[in-house]
Amino acid sequence: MKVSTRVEYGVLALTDIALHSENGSSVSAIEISKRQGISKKYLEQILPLLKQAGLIKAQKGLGGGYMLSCKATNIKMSDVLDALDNTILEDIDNVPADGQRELARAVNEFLWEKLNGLLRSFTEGMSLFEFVQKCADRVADGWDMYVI
Amino acid sequence: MKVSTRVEYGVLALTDIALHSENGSSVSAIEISKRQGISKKYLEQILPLLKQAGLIKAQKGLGGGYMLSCKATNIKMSDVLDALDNTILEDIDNVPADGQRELARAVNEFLWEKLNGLLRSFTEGMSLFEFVQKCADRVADGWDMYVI
DNA sequence: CTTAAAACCTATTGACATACTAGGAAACTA
DNA sequence: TAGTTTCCTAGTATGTCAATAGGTTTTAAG
Repeated sequence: MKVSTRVEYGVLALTDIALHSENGSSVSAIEISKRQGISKKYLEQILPLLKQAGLIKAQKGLGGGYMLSCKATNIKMSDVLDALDNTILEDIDNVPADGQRELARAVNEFLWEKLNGLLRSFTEGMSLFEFVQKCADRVADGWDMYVI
Repeated sequence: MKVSTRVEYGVLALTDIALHSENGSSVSAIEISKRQGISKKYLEQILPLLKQAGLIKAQKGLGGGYMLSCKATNIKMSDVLDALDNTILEDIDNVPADGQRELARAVNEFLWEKLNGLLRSFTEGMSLFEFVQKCADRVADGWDMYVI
């Protein structure tokens, strides 16, 4: 499955924020940049997407940074992907029901919509909390997520 | 889910071939073009991908065209997608296990590989025959597929 | 009040893929 | 031999990606 670095880095950054914001502290772009090996300038372009979607909030100035704007249990992974790329979980253009192109509509219904549905239901069924928890197990770092 | 027209048209064309090749007859690019409303010239670029993957065979000259090169029950939908775009069912670049970037590897494992796995297992589990059958029900056209 | 740090905003750029169009060559059949 | 079909290659316009760059604004700390 093709995923752009924008989406890839966005998920990674959000996960990093969730993992590293202890008791309400914020995580700066440069911290994420260093930890995850992503260009800070590029990150500064990606993080606003998550902010605009209401998933994180930002604090300017010294000591500022980003933090989750709500509990990780209330964020669905589908929300995250939608925030970063509104086509990734979206059905392809629906073929108009004009009597013509019946086969195209059938293919759409029995293949593309099904595949899309798989992606959407999987990501809707998983919260950021659940996801970060799994990642944290693997990373085995200390973590004190802004939680539950 | 973002799908290129190349993939979209390719699936549509193969389905059209399966539906319209009666008892071993072939289907020409221009027939598909007219029935499905796809540029013939563009189709001529797409169909060779299916041929190269061994899914269809071609016959040049008058009365020629394309036909399935094996039974539709023996073609998996995953084969079709792979033939048209080798990234669509492929995992994203694996993050090297260098001790660094543990989080990136975890995200890969718990999100991208899972999503990819969903797409792959669904399409591997569905034969072209099954798929065309569903479409044919909807289209309700006469059909005599090269079958079973 | 000054300073440094942080987010924010906008522009630009090179690379790449897509989605075709076009023109003809080769093969085959009647 | 003629006409039909696939096949091959090239070109092109468009858009998106993946950054890089330079600066502005906000804010907290000293």
